[in-house]
Amino acid sequence: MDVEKIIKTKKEIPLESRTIIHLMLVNNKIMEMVTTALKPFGVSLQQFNVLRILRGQEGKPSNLSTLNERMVTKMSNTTRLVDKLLTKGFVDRTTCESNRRKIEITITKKGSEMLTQMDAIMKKTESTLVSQLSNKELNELNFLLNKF
Amino acid sequence: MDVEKIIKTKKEIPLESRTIIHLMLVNNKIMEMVTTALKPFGVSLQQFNVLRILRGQEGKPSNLSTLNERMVTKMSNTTRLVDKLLTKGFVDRTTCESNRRKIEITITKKGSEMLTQMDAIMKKTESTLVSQLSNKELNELNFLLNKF
DNA sequence: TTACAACAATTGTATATACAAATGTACAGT
DNA sequence: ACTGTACATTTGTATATACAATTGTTGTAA
Repeated sequence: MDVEKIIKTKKEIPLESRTIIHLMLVNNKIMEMVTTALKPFGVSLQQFNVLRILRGQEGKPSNLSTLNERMVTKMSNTTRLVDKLLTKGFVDRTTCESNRRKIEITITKKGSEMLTQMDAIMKKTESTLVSQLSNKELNELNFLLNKF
Repeated sequence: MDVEKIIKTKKEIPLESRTIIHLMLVNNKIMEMVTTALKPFGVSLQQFNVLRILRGQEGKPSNLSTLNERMVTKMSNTTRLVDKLLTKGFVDRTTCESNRRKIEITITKKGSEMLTQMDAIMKKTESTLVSQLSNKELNELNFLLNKF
């Protein structure tokens, strides 16, 4: 990924700017590949993330606020995101008995099964994306990203 | 930026997945800061990018396809993106004389002036984002990002 | 008990983006 | 001139996201 070539400039870009642009370009590539990988399942990356969080709960239901905390999205989107998963039959939604303000979300059997399939493809996609980097380099990269 | 803490998992995440997630989180942070920085000007990051490309042309007009090549966006969005800049008075749009299929876009004086102000703020934002990294580390990071 | 603040989720609205289809223009071959 | 094809941009539509305002629920202090 040659930044200067991609954005087609002859000018030398300052190192700091170059780094930010570079990160955005890499992220674009990631998004593109991940989105493509998930397309056959009809779920977005965010929806996929919700399903993974729910699975991590091991049966214990999550309310929307909890889901939201672990996601990038804004609260209002989380509601609609869960709507989508609901119509697909991947999650259940019930109001909490002890606190009727809360909504409890759980992953369904169908959701889990689909998630297993998605996992395999996502794993493959991730591997493809980082295939040019050694383990040592991946660790270095994570080390550097920690500084953000 | 501690990935495990942010996504609140105790489980060890495989290195490859962790790297992808890490990159997405860093990108989120970048987006958030950049969006905030541009908000006072009423332009989106994409609109800002278009303005920068146009300035790079030094008076020579760009058509939509050219703009599009240098951007991440899809063609259909580029049209609407330029619409927005047009209503703000930051760009001019005329049909090309020699090839009436083409649309020529140029940055206006007002657009240039605003862009100068945006540049300063963006520069500051970028510096803040990478403030924890030395020049050597920035170079290392760019080197690793090249492998995507 | 009433009033009020805090909480949890939802809805409305504007904007952004992806993808496909449609419009208008140029040009090459017949 | 006529036809078809490629080109350049635009429009339609569905979905995604941000932000603000709203609804409904709970706990608490007067």
